[in-house]
Amino acid sequence: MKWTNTVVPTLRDNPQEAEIPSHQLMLRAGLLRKLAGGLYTFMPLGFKALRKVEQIVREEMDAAGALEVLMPALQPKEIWEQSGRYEKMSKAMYSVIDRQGREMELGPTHEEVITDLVSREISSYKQMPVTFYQIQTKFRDEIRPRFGLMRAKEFIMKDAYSFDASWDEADSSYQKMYDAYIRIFERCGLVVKPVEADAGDMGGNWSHEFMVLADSGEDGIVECSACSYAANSERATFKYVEAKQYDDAEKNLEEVHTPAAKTIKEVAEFLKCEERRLIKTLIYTADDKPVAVLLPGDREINETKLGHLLDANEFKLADDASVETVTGAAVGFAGPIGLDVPIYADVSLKGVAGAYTGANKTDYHYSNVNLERDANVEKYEDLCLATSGDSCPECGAALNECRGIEVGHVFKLGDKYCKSFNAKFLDQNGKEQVITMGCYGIGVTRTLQAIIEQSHDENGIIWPMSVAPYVVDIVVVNPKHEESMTLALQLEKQLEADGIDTIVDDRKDRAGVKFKDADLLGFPIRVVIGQRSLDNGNVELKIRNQEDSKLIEVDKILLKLKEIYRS
RNA sequence: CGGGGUAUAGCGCAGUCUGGUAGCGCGCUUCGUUCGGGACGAAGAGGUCGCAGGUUCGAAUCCUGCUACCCCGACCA
Repeated sequence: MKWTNTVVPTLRDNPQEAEIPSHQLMLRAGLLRKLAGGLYTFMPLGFKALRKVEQIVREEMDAAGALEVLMPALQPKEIWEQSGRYEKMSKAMYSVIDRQGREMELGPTHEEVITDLVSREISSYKQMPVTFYQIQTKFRDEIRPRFGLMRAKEFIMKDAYSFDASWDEADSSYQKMYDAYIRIFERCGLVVKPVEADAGDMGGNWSHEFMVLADSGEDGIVECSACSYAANSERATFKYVEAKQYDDAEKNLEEVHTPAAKTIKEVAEFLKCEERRLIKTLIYTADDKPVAVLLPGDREINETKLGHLLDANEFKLADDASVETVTGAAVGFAGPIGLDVPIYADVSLKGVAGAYTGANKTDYHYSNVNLERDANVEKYEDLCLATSGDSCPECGAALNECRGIEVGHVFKLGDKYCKSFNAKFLDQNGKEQVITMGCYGIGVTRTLQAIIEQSHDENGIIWPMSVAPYVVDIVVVNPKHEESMTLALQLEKQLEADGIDTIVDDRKDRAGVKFKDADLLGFPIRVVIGQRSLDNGNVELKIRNQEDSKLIEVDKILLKLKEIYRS
C-alpha cells in the first residue's frame, strides 16, 4: 500500500480529550476518530490492526474446537425476562421499540440468545461437549465511557459459551478456554496475568479475569509476592489477624466524651489508641432498608463482598440524613450497641474486646466494648478489602497491589441460564438433566488498545509483529528519484506476495516527517531507501524497538526481512 | 447520578478579569528555494467564539438557562 493511497491523519499534538498514553496514541497515529463519547470510528490502519487481533482470536478459538456462529445484536425483551436478568440489566441496555410497539434490546451480551438456541437444538449427551463463539459488536449504556476503547458504549467482543453434560466435563471445557486465552494474549504480544475474579451479574461461582498490568487500568489487583496467588481486589481474601482482646473482656461499657472527634483518625488520636482498636460502623441502605456494617478502624470495606452478603437489588452507603435518623446522632458517632437494624461484622472482629465504638450519641464513644457481649451481630463475614502488606491466603507471604486492564473473563456458570431456559438433555441412562454452562469473553477492541498501553515509548506505538497494521514501512526518502521508487514498489510486491503487510511512504515530505510518523505509527520494521546509500548498493534497516539501524545490501534485503518477520 | 474541569479554525492554544466586532503555532492550498530525524520565504483558504435567552449604542468578554466533552466514584470486555 502506498501511503498516499490511504488515509493516515497523524497529529503532532496530543488531543486534549485523551488522558492515557494508548488513547492519545491511537488518536495521534490516526487509528481512531471519535464520533461522540464512547463511540469511535476505526480508521484504515486502526481497522487493519483490529482485524489482526480478531483473526488471532478466531484461530485460537477454532483450534480449541469452538464453533463460530453469529447471533442477532437485536434481541427481544422476553428472553431477558426469562433469564430473570431484565431488572438488573435494563439500565445498561439500549432499548428500542419497533413499529409493532415491541421492546427490543441491543445485546450487551448473549447468554440468553445462545441458551435459548441450545435448549432447542441440544437434547442428548452425544451432542456435547460443545462450545459456540462469535465476534460481534456489543452495546452497553455505560455510566461513564472512558479512555477511548477501554470503556465504550459500543465495542467488539468475542463471546463464547460452552455446554456440557456434567460438572467434570464443564471443568475441562473451562480449562480449554483458559488455555486458549493464554495463547491468544501471548500471540498478541501481551503480558497478561490471570487472576481470580468475582462473577458479578453474570452469575456462577468461579471465574478468572485476564489482566494487562498497567497503571491506567481500571481494576485493582492483589497478588502474592511469593506464590502464584492473584485476585481482583473485589474478590481477594487474605489471612486475618486474630481479633484482639485489648483489655479485660469483663470490664463494663463506659461512655467517653469525645467532642468533635468524628473520623477514625481524630478519635484514635483523641483516645491515644491505634486505629485498629476502634470499631468502624458504616450505615448502608439495602433496597431502602438500613443495615450496619462493622469493620476494624484501619480497614476499608469491600463492597463487592458486602453485596453478596446483602443480596439486594440496590445498596449504597447511607447519606448523612439517613445516618442521623438511624443512629440518632451526628455522623461520626455511629456504633452497633443498641442499634435496631441488622448488624453485620467483619470476621476479624469476632471475639474483640476492650475496643472503642461510637455511642449513637453526638460527641460520645463507648470504651471497653466486648462486641459479642454488647452488640447483636447477625453475622460475621469476610468484608474487608485486601491491601498491600496483608498475608496471602495461600502461603502467608506479603500481598502487593497493582492495577490492570481486564481484557478477558471466563466464568463457570453451572445451571444458571440452562435452568431458566429449560435446556436439558438425556444422559446415558435416559435420565433428564440440566446442561452445565460456561461463558468466556474477550474485549477485542479493548485488547487492541491494551496492546498499545503496554507497548509504546515517548515516540509512539511499538506494535508486536502479529498485530501491526503494516509490518514493514518502506520510507522512500525522495519519491521523485525513480530508482528509489522502483525498488520500493518491487520490494513491496515481493513482501506482500509472502503475506507480509507493507506500506510504502511515498509522500513528498522531508525525511524527518516520515521518520517521525514511522515511529508514531510503530511499524515493527522500517526500510529506508535513499539516494545516497542506494548509490553504494545499500538500503537502511531499522527495527522499531532497537536503537541502531544498519545498512543492508539491496539484493539481500528481501531475505533479511523475511527472516526477521519469521523470527 | 454526585463531585471537579473544559468549550475560540482540522489539532494545540492566547484573548475573557478591565465589553469596541478575533489572534498565534502546527496543519491545509499555490509558487519558489531546500531535501536522511517534524525546513525557509512569499501569497492564500478556513471561525454563527458550544447553544438559547438577557443586559448594552456595542458581547468571545457581563448575567441566566441549557448542551457536549474530559477527570474522580458506582457499572464492566
